[in-house]
Amino acid sequence: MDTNVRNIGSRRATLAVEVRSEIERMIVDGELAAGEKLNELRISEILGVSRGTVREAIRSLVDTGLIDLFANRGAFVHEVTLQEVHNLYDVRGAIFAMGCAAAARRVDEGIETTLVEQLKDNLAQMRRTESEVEPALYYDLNIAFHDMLLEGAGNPKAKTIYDNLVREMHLFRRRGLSISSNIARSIEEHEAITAAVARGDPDAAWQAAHTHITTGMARYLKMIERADGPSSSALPR
Amino acid sequence: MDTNVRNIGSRRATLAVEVRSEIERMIVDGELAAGEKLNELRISEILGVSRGTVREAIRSLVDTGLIDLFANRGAFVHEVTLQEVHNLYDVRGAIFAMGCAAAARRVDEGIETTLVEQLKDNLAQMRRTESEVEPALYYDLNIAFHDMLLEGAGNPKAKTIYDNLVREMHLFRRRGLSISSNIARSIEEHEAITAAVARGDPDAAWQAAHTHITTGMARYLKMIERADGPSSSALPR
DNA sequence: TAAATGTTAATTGTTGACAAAACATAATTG
DNA sequence: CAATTATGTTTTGTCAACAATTAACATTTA
Repeated sequence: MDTNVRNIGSRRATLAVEVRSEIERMIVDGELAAGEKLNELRISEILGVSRGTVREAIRSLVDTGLIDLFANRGAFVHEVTLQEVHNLYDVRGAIFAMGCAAAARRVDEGIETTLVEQLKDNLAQMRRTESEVEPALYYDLNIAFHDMLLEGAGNPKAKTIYDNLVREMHLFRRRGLSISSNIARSIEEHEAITAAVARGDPDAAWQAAHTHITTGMARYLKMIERADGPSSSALPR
Repeated sequence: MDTNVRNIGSRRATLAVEVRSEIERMIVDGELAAGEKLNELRISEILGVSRGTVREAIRSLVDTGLIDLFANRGAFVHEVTLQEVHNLYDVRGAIFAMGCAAAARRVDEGIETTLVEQLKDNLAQMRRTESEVEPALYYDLNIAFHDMLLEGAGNPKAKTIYDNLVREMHLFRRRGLSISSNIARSIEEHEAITAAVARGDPDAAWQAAHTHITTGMARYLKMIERADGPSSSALPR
């Protein structure tokens, strides 16, 4: 059996690392659904590597929150509950607000010299997006905006944790998600954050960032509710 | 060669999980120093398991921040720089403050009914500790205090991240650490946090918690500086 | 029928062996 | 003598095979 075997890895780094990336991608892209079991043998056949290598990759993914592991029973794509969405938003908000405050401080101290320019550029593009109908572009710009700020915080650890949180949140069902309802409002909030960072005001940046995540959560939850309809108010599944 | 072979694991869970715990312990206890290489074969011989199992355990530890992995070169105990201590404190402060605010909210909403009692009990014990000379006990009480609050936040993800951060911070050299200089001041701050949580005031709890971590960092850095002497003011290594 | 038990198949856990890369060291060359 | 190239050793990467456990199913029993 050789068909349908994607032989990834043309001799770069280690196989296990590439397998990890591939599994990661499968999960984020939804090829592996939440709750689904990761069959080691099956994955090893699909990717054309040994089972041990797949095991290694799976183990290395556990702590990212994407996978749940049960002894002797196997690995499963983590299913995110509504309660967890709340919790993830809380942590995400805390880190993002801290990061924006740090970025503002660094701008004030003259360490970050290009950040504000980048943010404003991103904002300009976003405003243009608003008039057009290009949700995918807005989505990318939105991610880039948050990335810049976390990067500007000069705190790689914070960025790593933040990225993991966002990815884990994406596991919550598979809706339109993040193609957030109120783009205009979201842009306003980005402007507030940018302004605070630009004038090197950590407290204001913290406040604006925190508000952004909090209202973002509210918008998202409302969207979920609307999608579920007023009838099924219970938890999924 | 059979001597000095600790055969852990009298058939509980899986071997790799126990090996992981053991490696974790070795690192936290300082048996494996920061920067030291983790030799797979050596560890497998010490613990009496196969190399593959050790590999699995090591891979599962990478994302905790305790271990750095380099392709074809091996795994090393992560060396924490002074800059990283700053960053870790920032993230830790953000999460702890958020957690305390959440705990206060839950107390206010009547979800957490035993937390305040526990905190006050901890405080009482701590005050007694102050007069005696028992740094180890204070250390444990201090950890327990923080644990209670994170637990009371009802956010397991936040607690996991927090715990990892604290552990990673412990990798910074190996000094007296956390047997913090000013115990009296620390207790005052704990009292402020407890009071805010007790009256269900999230904002005040956030502020008190944030202050506690911030001043804690300042105290710690001052201690480091003093230990290094005024001569070597540069970054370590 | 439903619960409990026994049997078989599928999957995970663990190991030892071999291949490939990195490392240490000696020999070589300019 | 310094730099570089060979060479052997150590260590990591990958694999395939075997053992242990779980899951699925058939059978028995109440």
